[in-house]
Amino acid sequence: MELPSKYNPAEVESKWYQYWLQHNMFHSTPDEREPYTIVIPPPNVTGVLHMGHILNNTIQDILIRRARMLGKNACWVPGTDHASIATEAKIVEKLKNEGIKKTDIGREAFIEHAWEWTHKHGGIILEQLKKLGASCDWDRTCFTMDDVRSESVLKVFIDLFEKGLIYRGVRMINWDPKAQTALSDEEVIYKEVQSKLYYLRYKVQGEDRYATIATTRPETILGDTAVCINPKDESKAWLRGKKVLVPLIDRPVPIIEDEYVDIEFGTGCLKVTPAHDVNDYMLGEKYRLESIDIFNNDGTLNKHGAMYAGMDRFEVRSKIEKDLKAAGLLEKIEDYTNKVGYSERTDEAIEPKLSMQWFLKMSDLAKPALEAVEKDEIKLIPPKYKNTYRYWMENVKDWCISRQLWWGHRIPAYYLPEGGFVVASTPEEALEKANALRMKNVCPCGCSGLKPLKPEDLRQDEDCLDTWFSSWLWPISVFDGINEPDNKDINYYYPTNDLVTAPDILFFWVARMIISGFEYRKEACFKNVYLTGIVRDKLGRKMSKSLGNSPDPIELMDKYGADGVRMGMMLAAPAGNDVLFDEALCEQGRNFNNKIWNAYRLISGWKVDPKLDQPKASALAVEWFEARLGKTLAEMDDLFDKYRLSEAMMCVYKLFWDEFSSWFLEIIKPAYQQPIDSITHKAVFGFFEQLCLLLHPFMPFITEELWQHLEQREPGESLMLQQQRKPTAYNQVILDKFELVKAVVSGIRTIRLEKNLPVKTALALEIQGEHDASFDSLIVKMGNISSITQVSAKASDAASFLVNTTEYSLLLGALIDTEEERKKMNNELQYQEGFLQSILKKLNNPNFISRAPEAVIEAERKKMADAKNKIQAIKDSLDSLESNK
RNA sequence: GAUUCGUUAGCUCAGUUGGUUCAGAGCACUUGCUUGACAGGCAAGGGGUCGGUGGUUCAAGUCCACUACGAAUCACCA
Repeated sequence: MELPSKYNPAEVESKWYQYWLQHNMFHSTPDEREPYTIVIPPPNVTGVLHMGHILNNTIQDILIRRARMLGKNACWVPGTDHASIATEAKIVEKLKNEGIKKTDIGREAFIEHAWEWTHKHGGIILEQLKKLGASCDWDRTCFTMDDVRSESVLKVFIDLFEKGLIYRGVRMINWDPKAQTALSDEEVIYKEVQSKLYYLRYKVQGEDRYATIATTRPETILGDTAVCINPKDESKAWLRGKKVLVPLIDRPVPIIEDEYVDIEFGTGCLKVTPAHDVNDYMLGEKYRLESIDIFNNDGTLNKHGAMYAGMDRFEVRSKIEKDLKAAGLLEKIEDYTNKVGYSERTDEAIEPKLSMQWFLKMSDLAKPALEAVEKDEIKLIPPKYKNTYRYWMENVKDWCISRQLWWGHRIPAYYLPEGGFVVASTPEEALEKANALRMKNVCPCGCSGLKPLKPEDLRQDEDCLDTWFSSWLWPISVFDGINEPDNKDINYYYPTNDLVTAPDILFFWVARMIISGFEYRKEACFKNVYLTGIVRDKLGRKMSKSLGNSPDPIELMDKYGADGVRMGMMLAAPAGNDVLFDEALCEQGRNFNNKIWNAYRLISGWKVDPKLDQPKASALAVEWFEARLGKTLAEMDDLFDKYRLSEAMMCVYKLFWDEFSSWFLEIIKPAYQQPIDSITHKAVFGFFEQLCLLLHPFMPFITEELWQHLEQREPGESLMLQQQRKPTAYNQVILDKFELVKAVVSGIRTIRLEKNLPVKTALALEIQGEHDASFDSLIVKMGNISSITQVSAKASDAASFLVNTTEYSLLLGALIDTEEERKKMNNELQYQEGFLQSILKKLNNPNFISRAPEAVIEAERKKMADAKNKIQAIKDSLDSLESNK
């Protein structure tokens, strides 16, 4: 059957993915083999595939497929995460378009909408991963809000609460007025913005003097409860003990003194708004100042905003500027650059706000997690992230885990009518605990008249938990290790081996997973964390919707094949560096597929003649390629150990293209329409199979297709289940000798090109100097050489080149251009003499002779001798040119 | 502002404990190639003072100091 000259991936890829699925080949169950486990970084359940996912999942698939081929029981657990804020925002938006307000329909109906949305859009991204070839164990697909995971989250919450690690309290938190929820510190991104510094005049109470303060947020003056100066600032001494009036509303506030105030900055006079600034909050605590919250949850001003009540905070800023100016209380405005926090999810400016939230105490939990990374029990790749990790862990702050959202795990805290609360996994249990709690402090005889509570008397906390509070359990919860801590799966698959993720969630997710791993399994949750770069375009810009510089991965796969895209991605992806993605790389991937395809077309067309003897050249080539394969095997093993996947791929890329196709196949290729001997034929098919094995983790589809072509396979057989050869010793001597052959053939080709000699014209080769004739059959075939003769003097009509110290000459007869030859040789002579001089300089240096190690000196002496030999050889050649003039 | 990392060919990157002809790879580029695997190809080439300055050393892309530029993380003064 004739194969097309161009490889068409579309049909092949879906065929084999179906085949793998049908035979359940991705599925893993515990057995006696060594496990190899990866848990997927769960993408947003309603998300779609982007280039970052391609990078991340290609790497995971390479690792998992390789592990499988190394005989391990490989298990890659897929799943998605509920992405509380992002998903809730989408649903709110959708409902808004239908004219429905979240608050009108209530919690239950809203959650129903959310589930509906999740079922409709959820899992699209997992289907897209299948197109990429991801060999996940789909039977194990998890969702952070499915029953097992939800139960795990609640269990952990209750456990940590009972250990006293979770507490509830009023703190200054990051408020997102758009999503209307609290955020953790990690979810705030500080951006530099051009803003203004307003100089405002506060009248001193009872005097006709003013204190001038500088602020970037004039709208917050309505929440001022003090003005602070530095006690060392003599120029402000006159303000001590006085009161000033907040502009426009003339509310008197005290002057306080604290060294926190920078005398040099602004006016050296700071307005204090404890409810809306983290630093002011600390001052407020210290001096027991009143705290006036002037904002509603949506960022508009409340009744404390006086005449601005109901207006948005940014509107108020421009309005109040005008009003202050009109009142003569605005001294000046300066341009000013400062950093403002924005919500990672909604990009809304964060409002620091005092609020009652749930927190997890981190400092003790962080200790084993820090130690594990410090001691390389968990390795970060590349290791530069260790520093970053250490710094965060050593300065870790308590984690605000409550979110004012509905889509997520509802906090299992239940409030009693008379105050206080209990934490319990079900309302029934909560009722029991609540009753026990209120009875504890009263006389057991019932004389207090307290009646037991009814279920409706308890009110469950309205808030839900941060999404990361469920994903931090992921490596445990996907194996149900929280609910069933001693089950077969968790005991077998945990700890997992490698985690592949982006460095921007090192703290959000990776660090917290490590923490929960130690808390709940007393063991690291993975051994290695491979941190990928961020995918950027070829100009180094982040891929974004607004720039429109992100290609659609699905279209890319349609265009270049999944194998081509996988390879394109890996070509650009050394570990730890940002990935500058260029579609041209996918083209390179596709071209490589085509190369593989055509190599197969070539060998598959050969007819075998069992009576034919194996040519000498073929026998040598087989012996050489066997060694060459062994070398690559060892190299790839080493590169995989170091997680240098791009280099490992390049290694096998060059093996296939340069060594196998350009050298091996060209040597053994029979003349047109001639048959091949059976020994060589068998060897080339064996090699091709080995190459498929090595290439498979990178390009699973084309390799499976060709492997199935190599011979008749049984149903259910697959390349992906074959075992990779273990690296063994290989013949280095033949590799070195073959490199010399290549150099000779290359030299012949260069002369042919220079002299315009067609490849078809056979040439006679003469050799002066050391030469191993056992490889001559290769030189004859690859250089189209008619005869090889060892001579003592170079012929006058020959063009020559040097390989090491041996001179190879092609007899050209009348075609020789003596003048040109002489010029070439003189250039070479000059170079060699210069080189010799540099070596002599070293050897004549007494310091070098006395201080350098013997081996180094010996090497220099060898170089000197070689250079001298070469110089002599060139001089001899020049002489022979002269004598034949 | 602090800390960390980086700067090597036109581009993206390797380069281990300082020492072999060590200055490398892929892509891009140049030249030649029409029958027989593949032009999505074959063959052969050109291309870098290793960011800069100084130091240590017999010897520096590699170690040290300073400096310029870039990136990341953290912290921020209103």
